[in-house]
Amino acid sequence: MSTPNITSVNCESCPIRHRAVCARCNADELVELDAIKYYRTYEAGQTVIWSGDLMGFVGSVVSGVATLTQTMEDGRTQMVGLLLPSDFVGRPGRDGAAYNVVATTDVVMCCFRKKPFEELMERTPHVAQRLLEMTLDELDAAREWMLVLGRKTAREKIASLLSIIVRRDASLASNGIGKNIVFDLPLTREAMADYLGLTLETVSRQMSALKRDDVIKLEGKRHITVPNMERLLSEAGDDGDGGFIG
Amino acid sequence: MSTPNITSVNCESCPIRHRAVCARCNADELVELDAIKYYRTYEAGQTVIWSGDLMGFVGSVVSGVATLTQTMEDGRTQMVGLLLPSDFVGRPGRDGAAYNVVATTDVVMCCFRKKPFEELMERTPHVAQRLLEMTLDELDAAREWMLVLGRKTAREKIASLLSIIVRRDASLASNGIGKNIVFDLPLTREAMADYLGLTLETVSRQMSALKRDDVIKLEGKRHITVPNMERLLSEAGDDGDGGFIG
DNA sequence: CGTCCCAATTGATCTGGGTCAAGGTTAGTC
DNA sequence: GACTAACCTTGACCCAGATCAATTGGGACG
Repeated sequence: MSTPNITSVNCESCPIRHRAVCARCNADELVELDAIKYYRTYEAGQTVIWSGDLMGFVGSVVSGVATLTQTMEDGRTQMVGLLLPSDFVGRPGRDGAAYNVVATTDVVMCCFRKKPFEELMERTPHVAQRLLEMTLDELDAAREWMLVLGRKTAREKIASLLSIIVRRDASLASNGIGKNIVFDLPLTREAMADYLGLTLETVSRQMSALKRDDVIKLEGKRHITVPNMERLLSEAGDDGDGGFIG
Repeated sequence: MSTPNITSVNCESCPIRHRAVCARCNADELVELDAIKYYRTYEAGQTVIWSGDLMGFVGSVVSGVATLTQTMEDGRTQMVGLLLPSDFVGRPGRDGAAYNVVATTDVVMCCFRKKPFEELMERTPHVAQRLLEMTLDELDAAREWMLVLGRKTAREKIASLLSIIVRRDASLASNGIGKNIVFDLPLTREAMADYLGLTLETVSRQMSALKRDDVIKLEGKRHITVPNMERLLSEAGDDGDGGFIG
């Protein structure tokens, strides 16, 4: 499909503009979408939106990694979503943000102003359908994650998280079976702990244990090699079908 | 709004037929929906659908309680959804069931054959929009539950579950602040444990502790009185805004 | 080339909830 | 009205992971 009016090559990974729309849109709809589209960048550590704040846009991650977190009054925090490129943020039909959204690396977002986006959605059924598909995928991912949080051991949790990151990292998709998989963790130990319902000390210990047992290789703190993906998956406790996306 | 063609008074709580459709449907659409609608009943304990099986329908719970569960090879199980009346089951656009669906009480479901339902959805945008809204609500609930699973103590988990059941039970909606809230638990201790990522012994101990501390009254094993809802909510760790629906 | 800072590691100890085991309750059923 | 089978409660003990406390490593910057 052709992609007219693209202002950034990175926008290839924007699901609304390209996965949802281009495949089924007519030219008028594309022009209309481009009219309400804009890009924003956030630095690593910057909060994109605070829980409860008014959220005037919806959009998707073009590059970088962001997280959705919930916090209790006493400071306990749980990550409830991991936003990788192509993931959608925001909630058509509701104004307040339900979670904190934080950039954990530098992030580029492709945003649509909410009001006109909602109006477009009313008129173009395939956009609502595409959003429904994406939301159902997210729901599956959240439910998969409930199993991880509720029933897995610390070691299994870490292995699950690493599997998920490998699975989602587009640059790793080309890796054949049996080949080394190499990637950089986009999360600190503390963020990993918040995702998994652990403490950062336990994350660190289990990372060391997986390294000691040759399930992974660690260079520096973030650079990881997985010599045997099957091994990692079996450490995660899900044999075969693997974990979903956060 | 008027409700023509209703074949059962229970179907009042069916969200597709009534919440999604009636409010915005024209007469033709209603007739078409009724043409592909049918009712099924399941006994307590019966499995509605096994994970991985072909699922030829979508639908919603009219009465009773069902659960969505995931199981690991070694038998560890995690409940990932609690289906109360009006909740939707099934996944338009995907054929395999992703979870086990089990009736925990006698259940009446209002079902739509999947293929014609999907075709209807293509033609009538407001049905897809309504499904999107419901799915986003479920996603919020799942994420709320991730906080419970990942960061709350056993006592807080139990209090959270009780809060959610109170919140969802339509018959309790009329209870004013300060009044006793009385209800029957629709779940066994084991099902509660599977929802909360605990063992049934821990559930039992914490129920006893909440009873001892006068947060709840227990008659028999299932009949519960909450003398002070604020107290229960604060035991759940969510002050004010409370938990969502599973 | 030091030194400052923050992320990560590692160790020692503690504890909430798991595990294993022994009753107790209640609702059917004959 | 005793028998059975679920379901639930309670107790004793144990261990995975939390907590508290140093220490290490590595990149940025003067």
